[in-house]
Amino acid sequence: MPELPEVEVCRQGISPHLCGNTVTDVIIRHKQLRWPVSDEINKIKGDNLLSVERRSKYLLLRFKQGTLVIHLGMSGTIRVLDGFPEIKKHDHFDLMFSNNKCLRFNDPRRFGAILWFDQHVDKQGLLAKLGPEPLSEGFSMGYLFDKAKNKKVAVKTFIMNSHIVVGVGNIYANEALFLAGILPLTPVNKITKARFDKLTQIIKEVLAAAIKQGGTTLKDFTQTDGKPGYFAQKLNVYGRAGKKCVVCETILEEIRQSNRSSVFCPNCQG
DNA sequence: AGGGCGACCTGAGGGC
DNA sequence: TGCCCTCAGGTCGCCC
Repeated sequence: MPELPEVEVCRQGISPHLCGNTVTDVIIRHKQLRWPVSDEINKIKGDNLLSVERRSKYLLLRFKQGTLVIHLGMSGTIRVLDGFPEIKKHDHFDLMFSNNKCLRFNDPRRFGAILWFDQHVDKQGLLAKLGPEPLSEGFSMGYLFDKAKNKKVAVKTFIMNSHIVVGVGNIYANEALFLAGILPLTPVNKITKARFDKLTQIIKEVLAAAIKQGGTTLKDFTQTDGKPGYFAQKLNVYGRAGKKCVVCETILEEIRQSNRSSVFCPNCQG
């Protein structure tokens, strides 16, 4: 998936093409995403798109009548296209707009979601229990240190928990821990304030840099205009197990935590 | 209550 | 070539 930077780049990419335009058609080709896509979405035909916002990795398309929430799951992409181009495999959903643009959702694995909320989307179900945005002031050393008190969970699992902080996926969790010099298995109650301070700053820097550079391109992410992002070339550890550390040339090691791969430098991280 | 892990789904890549 | 296995950017919900 799209981690937070990719979703934010996507938001910035689609927003200027669509905001202020009216929905002329809603086309649901495959309802079975993570949750069934509701026919209720058809009610936005004729409604005007007010804004495209983001909370965590959820895109929020605001309409007068409510909010369309889109999550890209592991393999989802959305593109803004001119007119109504040929439908390709896994193109599950389209929103047609009055300026002849088509917002098209493609998702091979169908872990993504398209949900309608009449109101109060921020306080309902999915979005209600999320932690702070990593790039907000609410995500600070003090906050993280407080949340870590009396917990022995591994720091990588901790920073990937959306109830603690949203938007830190597997790539950036690995990268941030490398740059902060912390082993991914370290129990959070053993981490000092100074190291949490460093980790907090690094997470903000890594995510902000990735957004600035247009997101990481892996298998399925391309920006909405089709140009690839180019953060991948700057990855220090993710996808580099068995290769040399870019700092000290020690061979990078790989373990699995919560069924996700963690790659680290046993020399630089300790 | 907190933490671990199976589940959801398709496709790519490696080994045999 | 083909089959079978593992792995992939997420995260919910059930289990202990």
